[in-house]
Amino acid sequence: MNAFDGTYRGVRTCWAAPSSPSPRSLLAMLNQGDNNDVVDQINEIFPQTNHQPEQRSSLRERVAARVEFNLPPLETQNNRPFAAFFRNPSTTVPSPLVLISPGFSPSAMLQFPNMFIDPSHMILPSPVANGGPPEAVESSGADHATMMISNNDPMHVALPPQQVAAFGSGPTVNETDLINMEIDRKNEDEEEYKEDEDEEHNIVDELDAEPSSPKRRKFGESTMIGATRSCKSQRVIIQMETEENNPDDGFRWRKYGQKVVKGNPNPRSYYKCTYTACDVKKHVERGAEDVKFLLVTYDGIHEHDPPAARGSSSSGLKGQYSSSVSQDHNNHRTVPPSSSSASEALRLFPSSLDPPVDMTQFYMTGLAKLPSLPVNQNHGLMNWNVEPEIDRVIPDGTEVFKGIRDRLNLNFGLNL
DNA sequence: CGGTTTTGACCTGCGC
DNA sequence: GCGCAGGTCAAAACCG
Repeated sequence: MNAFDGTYRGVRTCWAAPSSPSPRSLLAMLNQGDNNDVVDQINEIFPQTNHQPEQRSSLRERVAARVEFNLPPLETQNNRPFAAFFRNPSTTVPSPLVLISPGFSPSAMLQFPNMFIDPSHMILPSPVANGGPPEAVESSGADHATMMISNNDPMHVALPPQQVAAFGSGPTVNETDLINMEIDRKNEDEEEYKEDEDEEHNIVDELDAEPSSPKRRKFGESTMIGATRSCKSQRVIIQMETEENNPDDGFRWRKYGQKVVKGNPNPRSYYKCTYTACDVKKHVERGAEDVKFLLVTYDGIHEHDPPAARGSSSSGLKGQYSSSVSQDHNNHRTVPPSSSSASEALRLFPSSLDPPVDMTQFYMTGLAKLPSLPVNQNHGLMNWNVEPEIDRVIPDGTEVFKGIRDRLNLNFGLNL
């Protein structure tokens, strides 16, 4: 089982909806500002299976409104084991956590995590009426990767025991509730969070604080050499339920260390990307209490395409990667690397426009998954052997996602 | 044989 | 300054 590819599978399957309006027509509506119609259409294509009780507008809903995509409802049961990762009071998460809807492609976001990490483009930090901590969008589904993105910004976020309880072992959080996280705001007691844009601006402002600020010094300035601590400028944390110890994410990794860390009897494994000159690292550990859950933390951004499928003779990447694929000797891969998001994107959009540049440079690998946002049926196992013929499903995806990209740029300032 | 994994040692940052 | 903890190195073992 591969959580990443399972999500991706769902995307493709849903775009194959037989009676769906064409992506082009949806894009046309977007361009005409016919957002409600688009949302209606999308809701029609991707009916929500989990009826949600009405409650105050959540961040998910607000984001959905902005993107004009109906984000899938969020389930939280599977977040419970997350407490195992944080139950140690000394364990801190160095920035606001963002749990991304399963419709987003983890592999794509790992390749371009700055889509959501760049503080100036931060989608998520959003206010709580009582001036509490920012929101986090929580998301998970059975056999899904749940994703947190951290930019190691200076707002040091810790999960104190009571918050851990709320986060993990307490009553199931309502899907549209917030996961409260305590921000270390020692020196900013009087700061009030405003709603929506104001709030986002505040956060950006904080991030622009002078580098000497203690908040900023906390992370990212370490420059260890030798046994160095990596520059944690871009960090993506993914929780997934999987039996694999090193699930395929489209990239190739070499294990270079293993360590038992405090608070978790399960060892943490350290991996480096095997791509030449790529300095992206990740470490993987299982939950302290529930070993079913795997916590994968990525440091850095892949500034290259994922490797081509093994045995592929058309890859321009040949020679860039070492010849073998990182593999777990105890947990064999179940999904071929052809699931890599970039290669998939290139396959997905054989547009007649013939983009003159590698579409991955347009972050298409990430946006390629955006249409899956409304999807809530991509839970569980997806069978690689029932892959739909995507080339016929999305005849003109390039324009669609260009439109989406423009929309994201317009609404969020995402410069993709 | 080449690449990966294993594993103990080492290095550095941080808290006390 | 010391000890702890996290992260990395590097040689040996392992694997296909």
